[in-house]
Amino acid sequence: MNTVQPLPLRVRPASNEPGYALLNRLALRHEANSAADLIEQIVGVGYKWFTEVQRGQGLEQLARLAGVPAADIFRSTMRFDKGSIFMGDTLLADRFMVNSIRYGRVCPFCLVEDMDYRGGPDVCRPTRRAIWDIAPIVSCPKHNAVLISACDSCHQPVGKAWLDPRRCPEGHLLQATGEIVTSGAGEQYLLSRLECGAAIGGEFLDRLPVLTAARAMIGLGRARMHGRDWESVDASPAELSTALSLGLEVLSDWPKGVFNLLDDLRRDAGKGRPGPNRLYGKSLMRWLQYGAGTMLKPLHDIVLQHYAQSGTRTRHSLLDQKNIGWISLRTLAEELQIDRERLRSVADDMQMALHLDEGPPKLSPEAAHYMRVLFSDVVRGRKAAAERLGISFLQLSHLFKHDLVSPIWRNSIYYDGPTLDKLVLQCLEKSSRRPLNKEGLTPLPEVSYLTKRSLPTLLAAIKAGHLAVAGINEAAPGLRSVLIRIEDVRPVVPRLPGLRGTSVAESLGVFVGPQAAQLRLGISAGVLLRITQKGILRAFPWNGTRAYRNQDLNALLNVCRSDAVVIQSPQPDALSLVEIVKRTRRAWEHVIEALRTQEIVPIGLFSDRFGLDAICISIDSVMRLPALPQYRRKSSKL
DNA sequence: TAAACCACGTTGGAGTGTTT
DNA sequence: AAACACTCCAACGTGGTTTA
Repeated sequence: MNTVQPLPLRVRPASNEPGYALLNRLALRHEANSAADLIEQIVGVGYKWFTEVQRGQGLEQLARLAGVPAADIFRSTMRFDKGSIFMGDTLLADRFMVNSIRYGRVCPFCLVEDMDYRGGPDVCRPTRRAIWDIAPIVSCPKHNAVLISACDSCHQPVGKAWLDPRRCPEGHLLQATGEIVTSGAGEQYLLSRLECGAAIGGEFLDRLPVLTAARAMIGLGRARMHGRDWESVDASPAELSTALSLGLEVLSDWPKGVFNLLDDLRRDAGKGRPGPNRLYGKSLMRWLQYGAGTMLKPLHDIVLQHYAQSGTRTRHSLLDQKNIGWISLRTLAEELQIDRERLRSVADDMQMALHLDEGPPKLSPEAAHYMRVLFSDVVRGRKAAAERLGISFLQLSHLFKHDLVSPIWRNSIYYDGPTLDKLVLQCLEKSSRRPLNKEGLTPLPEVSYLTKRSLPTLLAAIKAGHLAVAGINEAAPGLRSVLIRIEDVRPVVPRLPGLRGTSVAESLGVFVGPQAAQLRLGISAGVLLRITQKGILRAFPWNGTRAYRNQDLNALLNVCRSDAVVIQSPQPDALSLVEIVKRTRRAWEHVIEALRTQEIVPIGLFSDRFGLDAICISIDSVMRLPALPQYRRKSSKL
């Protein structure tokens, strides 16, 4: 990767072109199917690099490939660096903002002009502009046209990987919408921030990263446009552009502009308890608490100040930072339509923190979210689906692989709660359906981890009636309510190879795999195999691999150790049992047998070794044993 | 949300060395 | 040359976390 050579064909560099776009044009010039192909075939490095360039990494190598100064590419490429977003040296955002990177957009007029005015081969003429990727900028400043974000015919979002920015992969030419939007003062402000860092937006905006400033402008601008309920109004490109400008107007006069806006909002407040939601509208309050507003502490403070001036006193999470979002059991029980006692017992079982200090018992926002997930009809997202089932995120993905769980629609993020529960009910059907004493029983997801059986395997065994459900814990969510007796699992469900967590299995006194046995005995895999084949240690067939019983391992160790004492220093003419067998080429079965009959006796135990490797034996005593026939000649030297 | 990352144990094949 | 003993290592499957 450090030795990339310039590509044979060049493309004419364009100013303000992002790195990935340059790579696309290089791919076009070399008649590759995609930029990734170009990288793969001509440069010979993996596909991964293409996505890195999209994120603004590996730009030096790209510059060397293209024969263009690295600084030019650097200046016009969006770069993701440790959670922050940069363009050149300009900080765009100090946190990751998914909306600012998702798609590429294009101005069709600019692309047409490129065909007429730029040089080089036709295919390479249209170039993307860096500012098209800045989400809050919705129009082309040159043509006053809305940037196109999707193909008009097939509705595919414009992709950054499209080689030709003028056409979608189906071949449709991207059409201008005809909607004319004059770049307003807001967009101009953002552009000037991007291009020369000029500060004309007032002390508040100019200090913010560009994208964060844009969010603040859009939020307050929309409040200025639509009043108290701006969240419910659709945000069209034209509206966003206007909102940016209005937001600039409000925020450039810091903090008076914000005060004026809040005054205006308050004027429309109806009658009722004058909390912040009523005074300023729910939209603004929600935005401040959960959305972009969380990054805007000064704005937050201004609203607090304004609210304090109004002279009203209500409890609102905006004002009362302590216990934000804590919700009482009673409220939650009413909301979820379930019994309060049941809620309490589930909370106890899950060891959720209950807030009991003042007032009625309350749950933290996280716990409340968990409860909502647990008892709602529609579950949003995989993580929530996993919570509902009481299993880990990864265990859920295994259920996906086995088609045991699926969203409501293909590729949807919504899951039907009752359908998820059906999976649990199918398991519980197999039990006596009576809550039992929980002693000695383990929730199903933990059984999966402890016994190293995958969850789908266990579910299949339960459904087929091979594995008995020993009890039900009604207070636990999802599959955690299914209780299993661990000893029942071993004889019924074969162990999966390659699962970690051996030490846990060991502590349970069940079988261990070869690796754990090696560790215990302090020997290599090969030696273990050998003493198994010679019948010194009994191995049990287990899903195609060997497994060993802990008691057998201990018995073997006890035989060999006899009553040897621990020694600290190395002994002359004495080595560990493993080394001796290796160097004297004696058969393991002979040595072990000799130890068993006390024909040879250990000198002691090395304190810093394990198992058979710790047993210290004098070489001479072993040399008296017969050597393996095939090694007779060699071993005579020792 | 998906993919990348890390951690870990198991497996099986490549490679090395020895004897028959 | 074939058989055997042994070591080393990459690939794989799993669980969990982080990142884009």
